[in-house]
Amino acid sequence: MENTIKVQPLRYTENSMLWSKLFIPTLRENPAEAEVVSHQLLLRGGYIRQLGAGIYSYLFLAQRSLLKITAIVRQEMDAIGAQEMLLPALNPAEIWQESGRWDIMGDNMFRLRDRFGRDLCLGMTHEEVMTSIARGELRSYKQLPQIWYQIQTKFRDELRPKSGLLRVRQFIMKDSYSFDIDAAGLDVSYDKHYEAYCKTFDRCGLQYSVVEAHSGAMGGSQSHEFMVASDAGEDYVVRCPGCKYAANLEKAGSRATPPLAADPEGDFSPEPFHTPGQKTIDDLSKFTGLPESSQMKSLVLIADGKPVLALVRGDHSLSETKFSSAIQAIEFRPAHPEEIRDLFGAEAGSLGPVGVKNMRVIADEALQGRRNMIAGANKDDYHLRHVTPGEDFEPEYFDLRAVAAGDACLVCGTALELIKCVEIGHIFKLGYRYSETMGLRVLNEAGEEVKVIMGSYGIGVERILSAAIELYHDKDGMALPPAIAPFDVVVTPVNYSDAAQRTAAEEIYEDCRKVDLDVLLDDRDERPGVKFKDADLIGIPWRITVGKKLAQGQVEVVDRRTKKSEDVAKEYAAAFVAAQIAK
RNA sequence: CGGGCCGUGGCGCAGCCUGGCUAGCGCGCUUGCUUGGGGUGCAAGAGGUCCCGGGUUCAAAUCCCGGCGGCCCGACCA
Repeated sequence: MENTIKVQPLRYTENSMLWSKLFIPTLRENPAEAEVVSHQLLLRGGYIRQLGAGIYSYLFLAQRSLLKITAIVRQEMDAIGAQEMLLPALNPAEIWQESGRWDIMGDNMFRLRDRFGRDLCLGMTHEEVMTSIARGELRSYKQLPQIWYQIQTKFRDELRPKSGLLRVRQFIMKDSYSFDIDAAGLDVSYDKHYEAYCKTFDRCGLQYSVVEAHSGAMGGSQSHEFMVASDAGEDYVVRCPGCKYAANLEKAGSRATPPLAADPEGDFSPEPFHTPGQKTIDDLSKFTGLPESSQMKSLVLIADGKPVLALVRGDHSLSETKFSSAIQAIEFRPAHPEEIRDLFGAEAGSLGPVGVKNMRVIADEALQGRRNMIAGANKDDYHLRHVTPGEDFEPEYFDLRAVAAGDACLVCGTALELIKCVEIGHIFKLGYRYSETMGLRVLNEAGEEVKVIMGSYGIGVERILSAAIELYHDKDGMALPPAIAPFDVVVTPVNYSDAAQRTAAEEIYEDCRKVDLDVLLDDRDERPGVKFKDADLIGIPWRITVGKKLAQGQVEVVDRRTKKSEDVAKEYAAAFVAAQIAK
């Protein structure tokens, strides 16, 4: 056994990393289709090529980077006792039908049929498969807890793939699943993941924040997302500059802002008035001279096939997520204009809660205690004044309002910020949803059959790379963190036809390999400018430039991020870089 | 699904409106020389189903119809 192969090597130090022999197709110009920076640089840097909408090939550099990322992920997962598996991406319909998600996933799921006409799908996530394994094998509380994970390709037929690798139809995900005997056990598994994720993202060199996330309509109790601030992102995070509060916009709460004007006092009854052509809140506000906060916004949604009237204050917006958890809906959508006409006998611009009987009426908490407001009259071109919740109609109250920037923090009252983010990880207490629908039970200490409680946890591998580029780039290209850059260091002889420089560069290259650096030798017969530009573009953290100073036995070590250069004796260049990276 | 834009050598584009020489430019690529500290310069080359199909026409990259593909915006905001 002289060749011991480590299961998960972190460094990939191959023998002959000569630029002239490698496939690194850099581009001078930005391909027209790329709009976000990470997409542009991944294409220009020769990391990726597009095959179709939301489908990318990962070339040599991207693959190296992704291997480094997954190596870190593996180490941190292994460190919490998680066991790596690999489940099939091709799934039979049955398990998805059992959990009920065959229908719920809708058009986001890639579906196919085999030669016998059986339904199959490509896995978007693996709760079903994991649960089906667990239920076949786990029998006793003594086998718990278990944490199982995989790093695998997921398929999602996105409505609109976009932004390079940020939203795609096929991507690599680390997904793990925990199985525990009780809620306290789940807490432990959850916290382990929380820690492991922090370590993983720290090691990947990302700046990120952990935010409270929406835990779904399915009874999940807790959820956090790991977010990297970026304009290329699609999620909004609410953050308080005053305290540590941070949450996904979907979930975030804030103190009710006071209405912009006091409600009229008095015991009035609703009274219709003519509002020709006044359809929007803004229209009405101008028409009546009253602020938007004096109105009730009436939204009609069809939830699990039934209409629901949701009311928020005129200047507030409905949070879809809060709505769906409030009414425990599996699926919902805004009502079509014809449905609104059928239900209310009026157009969307003139709807209100008074006299509505045939559906659930829910209202945001900010309407509780208000008096004599304005609402639609359910008659085209008419509205009602003097509408008082609790008297003129009886709603169920929930927190339904989406937080807006500037709202007061629930915790400390400071004005909240809204930040655009890329989601790189998500941890989630699932509860009993899958063990219940799919029958995963074990015997407890008392010999009773109990459901297993589950958690699920995901990391978007390509998103780590994309987010890092979004975070760390300049006009010359990427400036990747060393841990995830495809190489640690590039050795660049300025003039490759100069025999002394050439020899020295080769020596330094060997030195680097000896100290276990992931090194690339730019042995191309190119002008120095070309080599510098390319090295900067593909984002290698360190460059050792072998040039004129070689006459004095010196080479330059350049930091990609700061562009600062330091003269180092030729013999110490490799050690110097290794020391910098170790820092 | 709604709206907008686009499809011409590997990449970025012009040509299309107003149909007509051999389809052009820059970059990249090949060969030779040159240069050698931030995408050197010169010269000679290679490389094209103008997305696909149909139609109009003496003639289509160009006009018309139909497809396919890609990008962006929106899809609760009443």
